Amino acid sequence: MNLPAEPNGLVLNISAVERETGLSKDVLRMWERRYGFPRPGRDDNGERQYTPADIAKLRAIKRLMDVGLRPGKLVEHSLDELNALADVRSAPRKDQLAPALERDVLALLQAHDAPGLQHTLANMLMKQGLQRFVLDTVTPLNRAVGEAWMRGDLQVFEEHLYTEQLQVALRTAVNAFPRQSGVPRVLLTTFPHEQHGLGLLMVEALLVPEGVQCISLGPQTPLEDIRRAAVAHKVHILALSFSGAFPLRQATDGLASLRRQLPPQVTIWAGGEMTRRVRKTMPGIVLIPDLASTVNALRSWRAHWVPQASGY
Amino acid sequence: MNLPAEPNGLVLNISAVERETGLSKDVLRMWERRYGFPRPGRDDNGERQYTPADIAKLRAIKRLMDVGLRPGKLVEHSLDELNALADVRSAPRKDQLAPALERDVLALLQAHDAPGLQHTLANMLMKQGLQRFVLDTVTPLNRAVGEAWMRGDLQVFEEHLYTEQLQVALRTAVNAFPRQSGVPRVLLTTFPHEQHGLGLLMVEALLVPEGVQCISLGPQTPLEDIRRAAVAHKVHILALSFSGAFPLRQATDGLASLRRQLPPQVTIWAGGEMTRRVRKTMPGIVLIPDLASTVNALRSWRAHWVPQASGY
DNA sequence: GTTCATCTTTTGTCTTGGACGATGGGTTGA
DNA sequence: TCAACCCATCGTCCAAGACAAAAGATGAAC
Repeated sequence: MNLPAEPNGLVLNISAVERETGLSKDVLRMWERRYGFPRPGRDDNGERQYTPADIAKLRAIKRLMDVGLRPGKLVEHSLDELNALADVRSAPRKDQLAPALERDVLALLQAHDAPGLQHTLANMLMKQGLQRFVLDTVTPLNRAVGEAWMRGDLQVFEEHLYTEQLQVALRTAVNAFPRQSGVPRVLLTTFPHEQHGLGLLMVEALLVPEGVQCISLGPQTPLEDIRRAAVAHKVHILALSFSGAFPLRQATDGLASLRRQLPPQVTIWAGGEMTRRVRKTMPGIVLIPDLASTVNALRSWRAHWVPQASGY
Repeated sequence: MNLPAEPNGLVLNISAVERETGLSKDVLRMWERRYGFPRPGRDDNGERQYTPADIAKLRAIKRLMDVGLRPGKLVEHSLDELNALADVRSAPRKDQLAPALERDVLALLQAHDAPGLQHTLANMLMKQGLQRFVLDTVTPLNRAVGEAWMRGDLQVFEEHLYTEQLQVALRTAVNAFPRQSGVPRVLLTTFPHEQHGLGLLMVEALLVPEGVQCISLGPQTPLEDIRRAAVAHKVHILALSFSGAFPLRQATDGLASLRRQLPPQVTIWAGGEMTRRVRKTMPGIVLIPDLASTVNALRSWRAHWVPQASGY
């Protein structure tokens, strides 16, 4: 087994790179044409062979693109420079809220201590109560974990473990509340292509203690089905969550379309990081730029609501 | 409703069809070239516009391919013939187990009765216990829901509601078990691009009552991170789930790569619909073609395991 | 008759290079 | 200050050809 064995060690074809980086084959070929990067070797059949170094740099670029940077400016930098860039971007906005807890959780993740993590989360939850836990603990924790991942201090699987354990904790707490048949009925979901469902669970965790009846469809419901579901379930509020990376135009178009097609007595909430990038006010859409506003929006809705016939 | 109705009503571009059917753009174009199906209309820019009828037939074909049939033979049949074919194939393995329950659940979904659905699921779970619930109730229910969706009897959002409520029920039950620090430690996840995480939860629900310590990373962990996580958590077993639609080649390549990179004392389980299409035996990979085999595989592992030093 | 190896057909993926249109940033004008 | 516009950037789609991998069919040996 001491042959030249795998001369290139590990090489990946274009499909594997698409899988590993999330960049489509078309994009990979186009970048090669336009920017000269990546410029993979070729096998006997002329097919591209990417190296692990290519993957690393592509991942770094993808990370930075997800926070708004453009690929054309990024490809010319080295991997080290890209990582430095990521550091710079995450440094400025720091808040002193429970930095000790954040350090603890990051340490637990890096030590791969799943039981310890679960214990810590459950502990904080019981101590603070569900709503405070979400607002004061989970929100800054999410940011800390996200930044640690950007810096490369956390690996993908460590971040996955965090998300999973957090969902377990939140789900357990939400289910502990007695089933409500109350008002309002809220339908929770995201647009197609929006992967992140954690926000939905966090919103549910804020609403359920207020006596709201939440109906969650999970992430990625087609637009037309969101409309149908809102009508079928006769909901009072339709709550949609958008992560920071979601294309602004796609969101506003979709929201406007839903607003047109749904009866006016259905309130539409749009929340999540993306909503901070929205400039124009959208008639008939309530923007919820941060989680704390959710409860306010609920109070406001209740203040103005008058029971109506026809199930609404 | 007897108008030519919506001239463009709903048309999808090739990306949307890829998303909806799981067939790559390349495959869709190649089928059009080779078989003349689908033959979508074109917009002003010459881009393909697929109709909902195209989608329905493509889905029917995809489903039959997932059980081993070849596309060349399928494209020439009508949608009705394809559905008939599917019925024939699914008829043999019919279990008379609770067809009444299946009808009930479908009826609840179509009536959009979320509380009723949740109540029914929780009821069955308490009556049967977690493991029997997963094996005897959830498995056939999933099939029934999937088939109803294929037939168009269920809308997307109704299927989403089912998945969500089922996850709530399973998650609640799994969490009710005391935290185990036991042996074996099992790492659960899926490959990138594998959307379906429900299988992971079902496996977890089967293993936790056996005293297994499950560490779930949720779906879509990059290959390299799966390897790192298995090592970091010093797991005895790595369990991977693949839906029927998952590309066979990608799965076998990935599994072989993991097998090469992980120490031999780490057992690798590959489960899910896809594994039924696997022909060649893969050395060092335990195939788990159905959920019931999971418990057997665990028993077998325990029978052969001898405690070792170095944490394994 | 069964099993294994080889050949053929089928099917999926990769290739190139061109084109269009959506998105974002910047500038101009009200 | 805000909206409308323009331009550069960037992603997706198209066509047709080539080849490789998988599945099925054939034939030979046991």
